[in-house]
Amino acid sequence: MSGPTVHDVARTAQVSLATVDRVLNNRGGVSSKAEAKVKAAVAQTGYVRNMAAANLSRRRVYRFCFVVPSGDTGFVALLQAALERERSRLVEEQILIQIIPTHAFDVAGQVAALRDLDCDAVAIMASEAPEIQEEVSRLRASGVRVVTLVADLPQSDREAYVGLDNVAAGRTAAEFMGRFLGASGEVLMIAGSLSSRDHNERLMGFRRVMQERFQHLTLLPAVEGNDDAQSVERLVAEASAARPLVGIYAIGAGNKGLVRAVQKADAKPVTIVHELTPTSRQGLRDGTIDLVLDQDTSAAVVAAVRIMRDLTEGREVSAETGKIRLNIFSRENIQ
Amino acid sequence: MSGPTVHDVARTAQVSLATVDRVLNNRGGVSSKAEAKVKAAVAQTGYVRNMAAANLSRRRVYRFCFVVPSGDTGFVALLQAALERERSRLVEEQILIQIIPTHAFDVAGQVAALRDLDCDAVAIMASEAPEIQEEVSRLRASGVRVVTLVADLPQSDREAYVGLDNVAAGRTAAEFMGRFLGASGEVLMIAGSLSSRDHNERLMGFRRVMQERFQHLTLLPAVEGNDDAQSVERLVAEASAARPLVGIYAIGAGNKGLVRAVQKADAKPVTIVHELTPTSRQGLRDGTIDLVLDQDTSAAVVAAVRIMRDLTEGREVSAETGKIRLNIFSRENIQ
DNA sequence: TGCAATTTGAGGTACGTCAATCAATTTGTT
DNA sequence: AACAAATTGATTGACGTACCTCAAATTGCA
Repeated sequence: MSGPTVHDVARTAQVSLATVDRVLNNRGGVSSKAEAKVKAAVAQTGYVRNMAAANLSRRRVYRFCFVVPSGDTGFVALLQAALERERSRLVEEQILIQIIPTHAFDVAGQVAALRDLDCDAVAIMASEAPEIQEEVSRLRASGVRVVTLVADLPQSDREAYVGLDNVAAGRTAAEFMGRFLGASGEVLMIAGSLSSRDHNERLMGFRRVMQERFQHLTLLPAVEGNDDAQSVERLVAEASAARPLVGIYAIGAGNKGLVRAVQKADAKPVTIVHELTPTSRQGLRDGTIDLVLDQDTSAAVVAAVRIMRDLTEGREVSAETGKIRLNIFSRENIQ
Repeated sequence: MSGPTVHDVARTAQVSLATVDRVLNNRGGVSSKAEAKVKAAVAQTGYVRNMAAANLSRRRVYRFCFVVPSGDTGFVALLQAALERERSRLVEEQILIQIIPTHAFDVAGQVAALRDLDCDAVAIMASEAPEIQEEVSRLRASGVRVVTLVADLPQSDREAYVGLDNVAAGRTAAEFMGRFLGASGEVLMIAGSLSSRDHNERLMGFRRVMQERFQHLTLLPAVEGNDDAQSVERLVAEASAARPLVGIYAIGAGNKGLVRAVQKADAKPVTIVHELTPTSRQGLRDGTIDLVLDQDTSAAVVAAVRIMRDLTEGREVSAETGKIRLNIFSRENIQ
């Protein structure tokens, strides 16, 4: 009922089990003739290694770390929750995941967290700072497989990125903004931080499509909300003081403030935000927010674990696996 | 390094290994006192069964079947491709998947396929016919776990559904249609089959939101395209003969015909279709199609396998797991 | 108290693979 | 031909669990 085993391979190759083992785990000391015989037998029998048995025998337990910003609201909270949800299932598959919370913009703390890591692979959501990239290199050099999560470090030695195509996200936001808005007017872009790569990429995509296709709309200079509700509220109020805004694209966190500001505004602008959190969900429901662009945290966690596992098991990883689909939520498709 | 084993449980419970085994696999013949001791020890040690070892020992191989419509184009082709892609990975985890192609509307053939199934669980994408529901009951009665895929059979004994919330998909389509269209005009809905549940649900959702929120648009009676390009092309041509259409919502397959018809039309209608296939992707790119609502086939396959595995391993399955997110594609977020 | 029924323990084999040892064989070199 | 080096085979003991047998201990009941 089960497939062919190493014994079958040994028999058809007419070599001993030891030789098959040497070839399969390339331990060396095998003549090219014998190696060819084994490989032929593998192909002929259709042998595939029983990973469960292999891991069992070598008493392998995968230890994966997630270095992610702490926080009990918004996106990071959802990410934590998704991690917790996955944990129990993964334990049964001998995969232990450890969550290492850091402070969002605390580079030193993040470096410290990365420094005393002890695991097979790590998924990192951290700032794009040279110190961190160095730490990534060090980790890789010491045999740890590194994956970036949500925020990429393309200059680093990371082996895969799990997250959105942020330029495409910005372009998409612009497209809907443009199509929802027939008349002309001013559109405000609020980033969390103007120095973070992912936010910049979203801005870039947004700007480009606005320029290419929707010239009836005027883009105000991007402002920095610092992922903080109060700042965001103030910024929106200031921007709409002179003349009402027709659209707002909010890239970072702090949507509570955004919602408050929009509710106070004279004319309701088309509002597009990122990440489906309780706040943005409520905003959709009551009409304050028109669209939420979301990267599914569960999908991100699952993809990250899958890639880390593929990497540690020596499988190839296609960039495709890490691509998280951009989910678009409106009031009609949240339940 | 690894977690506690049955030996640890036996030691802390102060019973023999045999007793632990009897409790864990409820073989009976254990006093309630001993059972309590074992359960306490499990809780105390944090023991979790090593599924890999368990399956190895009982030489378990999961055999999952996918009964899906055949076809080398469109959505079903994508589904087949996704299945093939998953296969190799799953083999290593001792999961064998068998794909059983059927003809799309051939109920008798589908029943026959279900009848001589030999597997632990099956994912079914088939018509909602009483014969099939009976067959599902029979399968369940004979111990096979049944999951519906893409097209649900809610009246049957299936244990889970993997796929879209089709009502929400229709509502979403309507929302975008309404918001893209400022001026009034006539909107055409083309279903594949008016007697298929999923298409009907989409229509229902679409109609409802149109009625609730976008009364400036007039809905023409839904027509049946039979998932066939020529029929679809003809239907669109006929509908726009009298007066140009301002919008088209195409629910089923046959988008090649839709694209041809739209390209010939005098005024370009806002066009929303389902499923991201090469045709619809091209339509987005050249502007014939405005939005594609897609259910990710890879995600569907992964979710189906996961649920089938959870079911056969006796884990609980939340309805959440089967929910496939609705992906919305526009020209700005396909690459 | 005696006897049967129930419960418990002890121990073994198997699953497929890894990892190691040691002896036996083949190969290459001079 | 002699010897070292390289290659191969045979064998063993894990890993954690399932499943089986048989004997020993405990319980219930008359």
